[in-house]
Amino acid sequence: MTRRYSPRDIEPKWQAVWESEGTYTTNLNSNKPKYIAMSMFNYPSGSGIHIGHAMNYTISDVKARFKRQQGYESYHPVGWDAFGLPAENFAIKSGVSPQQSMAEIIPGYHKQYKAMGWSNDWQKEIATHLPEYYRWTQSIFSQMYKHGLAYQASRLQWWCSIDNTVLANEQVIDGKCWRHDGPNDPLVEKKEIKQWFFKITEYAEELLEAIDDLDWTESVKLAQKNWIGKSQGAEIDFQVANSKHKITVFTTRADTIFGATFLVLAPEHGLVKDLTTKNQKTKVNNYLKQVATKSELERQTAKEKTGVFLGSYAVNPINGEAIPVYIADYVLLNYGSGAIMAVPAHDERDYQFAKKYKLPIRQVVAQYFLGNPKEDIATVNRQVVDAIVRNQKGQYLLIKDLDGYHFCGGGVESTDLDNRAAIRREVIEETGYHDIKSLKPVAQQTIFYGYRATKNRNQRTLGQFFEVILASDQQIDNESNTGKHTLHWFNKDEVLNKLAWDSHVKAFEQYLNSTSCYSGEGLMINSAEFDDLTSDQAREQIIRQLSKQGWAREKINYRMKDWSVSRQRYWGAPIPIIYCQKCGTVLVPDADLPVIIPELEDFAPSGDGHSALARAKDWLKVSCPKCGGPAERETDTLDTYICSSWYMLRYIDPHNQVKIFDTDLVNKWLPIDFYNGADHATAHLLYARFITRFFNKLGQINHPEPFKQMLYNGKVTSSDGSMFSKSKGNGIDPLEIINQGYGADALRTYLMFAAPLELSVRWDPKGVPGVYRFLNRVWTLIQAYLEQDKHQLTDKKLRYDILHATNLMVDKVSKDLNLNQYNTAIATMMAYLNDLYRFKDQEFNQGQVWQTAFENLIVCLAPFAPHISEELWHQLGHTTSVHKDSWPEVDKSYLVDKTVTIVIQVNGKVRATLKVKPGETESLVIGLAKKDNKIKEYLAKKDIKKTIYLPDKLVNFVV
RNA sequence: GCGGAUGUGGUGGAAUUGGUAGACACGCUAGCCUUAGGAGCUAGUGCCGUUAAGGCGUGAAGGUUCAAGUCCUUUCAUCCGCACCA
Repeated sequence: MTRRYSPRDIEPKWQAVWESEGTYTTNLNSNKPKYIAMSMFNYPSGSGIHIGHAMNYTISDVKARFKRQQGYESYHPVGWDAFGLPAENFAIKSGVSPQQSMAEIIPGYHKQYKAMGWSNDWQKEIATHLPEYYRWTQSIFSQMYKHGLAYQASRLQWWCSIDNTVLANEQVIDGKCWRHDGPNDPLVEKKEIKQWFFKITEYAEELLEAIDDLDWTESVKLAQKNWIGKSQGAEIDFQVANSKHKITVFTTRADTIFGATFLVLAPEHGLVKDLTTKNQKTKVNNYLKQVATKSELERQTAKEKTGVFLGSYAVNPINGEAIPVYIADYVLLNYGSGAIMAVPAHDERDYQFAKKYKLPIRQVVAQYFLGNPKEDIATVNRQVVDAIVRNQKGQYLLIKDLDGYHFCGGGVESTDLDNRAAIRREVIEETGYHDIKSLKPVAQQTIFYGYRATKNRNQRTLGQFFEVILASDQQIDNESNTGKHTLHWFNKDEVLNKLAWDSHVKAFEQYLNSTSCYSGEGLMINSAEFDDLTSDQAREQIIRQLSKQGWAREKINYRMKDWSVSRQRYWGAPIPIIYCQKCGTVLVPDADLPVIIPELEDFAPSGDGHSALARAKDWLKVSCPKCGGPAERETDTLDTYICSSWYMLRYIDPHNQVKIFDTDLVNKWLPIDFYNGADHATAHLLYARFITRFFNKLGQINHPEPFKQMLYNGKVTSSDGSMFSKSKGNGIDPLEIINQGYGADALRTYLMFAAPLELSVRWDPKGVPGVYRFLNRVWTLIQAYLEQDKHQLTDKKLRYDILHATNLMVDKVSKDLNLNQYNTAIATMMAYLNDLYRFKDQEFNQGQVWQTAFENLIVCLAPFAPHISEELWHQLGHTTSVHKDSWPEVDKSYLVDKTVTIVIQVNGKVRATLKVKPGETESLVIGLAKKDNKIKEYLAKKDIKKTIYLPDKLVNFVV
């Protein structure tokens, strides 16, 4: 009677054995090569693990197991990110302290983690809410403070009105709190609050530079680059006319300074009051009021630019021109200097503003088109005018000549009064249409550089387009009558297809879109001595010249802001600061750490912007560590992101009572070899990099980066593609799947098989049963094997075929595991199992070859399905665990194919295949191919023009 | 708006350097078997074509090539990130 596959029996059995034998306990001082794989920190909530956890932690578990089997000292750590709002909010509601609820919740997680078969080292478990941990979180604050990287400032900050706390920029998602981003949740507000910051901006440059070398999912690297948001430019000072004030603007386009026709300040800018003239005072105050009532989001999504003139003028340092100063809410106080020079010709936002308030628009960069200039031929500058002529039917007039279709127009002659006169003359000369209703310049000037055969010279042509609207089709004698060119009317849509010249296409597009704003690079015009330079040359030279005169400085700006770390909440690590009436702000001495969170009855924030800690009078009142006088503790706690920004370091030395961690141990184990998660592309990962770099600078870690490889895996979504959520109640409980009898092995293997790890997985209720079937087939086949007679294989060919398939499988699975392609690794094992079922029908016995085949399968399966693998491994006669040092070497001699399939194509289409030994000669293979019956038909009565031959692969006859 | 990614059967997804498209599963169809189960086994399954011969097929349209899912150009759709960043 064969045994049946019963996960219910074998899974708990092996979990108990592993625990009692310490199979997954890591020796941090081992001489073996180290490997550490982990997934992002878990926040323990009352509802236990969900399917997303099952996904995340299985990914790193498979990696850790694979490496452990390969002989590495592999470490798969475990811990709890236990501080945070859900536990506190629960405490406010129920009166159960967070300390107590964590003590109840975490043991439940232990059971669930073990039921999933994750190979965690429980002896090194950590939890951030325990004083032995948060003591060191507090010490990070102290270190930051001592090194001038922690400072206190009163600043406008995002404020969540549900949690009554400030938020870091990284915790605001689509204008809402990261914990309250549902459709009915309120937008975050801005509040001015005195709070603590970490100077992460001081590390902006190195955090940015190091990104390129990281072996991380590209989208995360990109998100971090965008988040840091470096932009290189200059600060330029504009003297305010008749005033001692200067306005400093930040710009990345100093080259466009001749096109600056006004300045704009953010409404909150410090100079607004001083620069407002008496006449404008009422208007300005009204505008300021109006801005104040708008929410941040309203401001950002406003379709129309609004603003108001302050009455003052500023002097452009490049040319002494006085230009008006405006305030407008499209300029943000907290980026750059909170003020801009507006160049409406080359910035979309400035353009909209200028249009609305009828401010001048001056083009200074011309789009540049390069034709085919001839070398060693003189270049002549020309001004050309072209006309987009429209008749009353809305048709457009094109000229056709040797060059193809283009608008009419020509060079400006010395006899022309101006460009307008020139275009009028050209239109009449070339087309004879003289009844012109209106004529106005449109689109921006462009520069075309190239050879003109008719004049035998290179021309640098500055082109201006005009819209010419005809009042009637009255026509006089013109050049088209001489046969020089022909005239054609087209509809709007046809024109773009007909036009032969790029510069005309661009101009017509601009004309149709009625934008005259070009923000790219080009050649300088209207810029005095900088004319004719390219815009990037001009940018450099203008900054250099203004710098010499003291009006400008090169400047790099980052979008990223300093990290706000104060939270007005109870359930977090208290900030180790004391306020003394005499000494001011005093750091709690290291010897007095940790500052323990006092036990309270009521956890609600005090409502005045302070946490519940403000009511713990006994705790609050302390004597000053410096002078011994009366003092009070800081009542804010640290952002929980600080706890999770250094936990990977504590994993290496979790029980150290003396130091935050042992430097030698951390140097040995860092960087984390493999890290994965489906969230926190910017916030957590940036913070962890920042803190690691900080310790690196202090000389406490010799690696600047914490995570060597980072995989940003997909999420598990419901079968319709939407997110699982508690509110919908459509979640999948991993334990329920296990307890239904499918077991953790089938669940784990399904999750890893369903899709590439980077993609999100749609939950398929048939998926786990499908994989269960596979495991069951493995089980059944091995039970059958164990009942066979004990003797060796006699069939030589079968012997090779089995070992060939086995080694190919191990080779592929090893490669796929290294490349994180788990889904194809599992597919390879399934295909191999199908092969074994076929081989079984030829000859089946308990000999060495079959034993090898099954052992290799079990070893490869073990990272995914650890329980069934361990059970079968022992049934195959082993007495030690499959999960250590078991990974086989591939025998390369068995990877060779005994026959290869040659594809025979005629004209690139597959018509037949041919089986030959590898390494056959070209002539023999082509000879065989020509003899193939089917191929004969295709080649009959045809000349073979060409034969393509690829050794051991393909023959293609071209006829 | 900007940036990025992805489009392959009924479904999830395979496919080194361009070289047999659809591996492996799910589902479906037919049959077998039985201690009737959430089973197991066998065969089939891209589309059109009665079988066959053949033709068509990787979001769409062009192109390069003996040969294109893969390279180039244009375009459409979906998802993600940032979003007035000067």
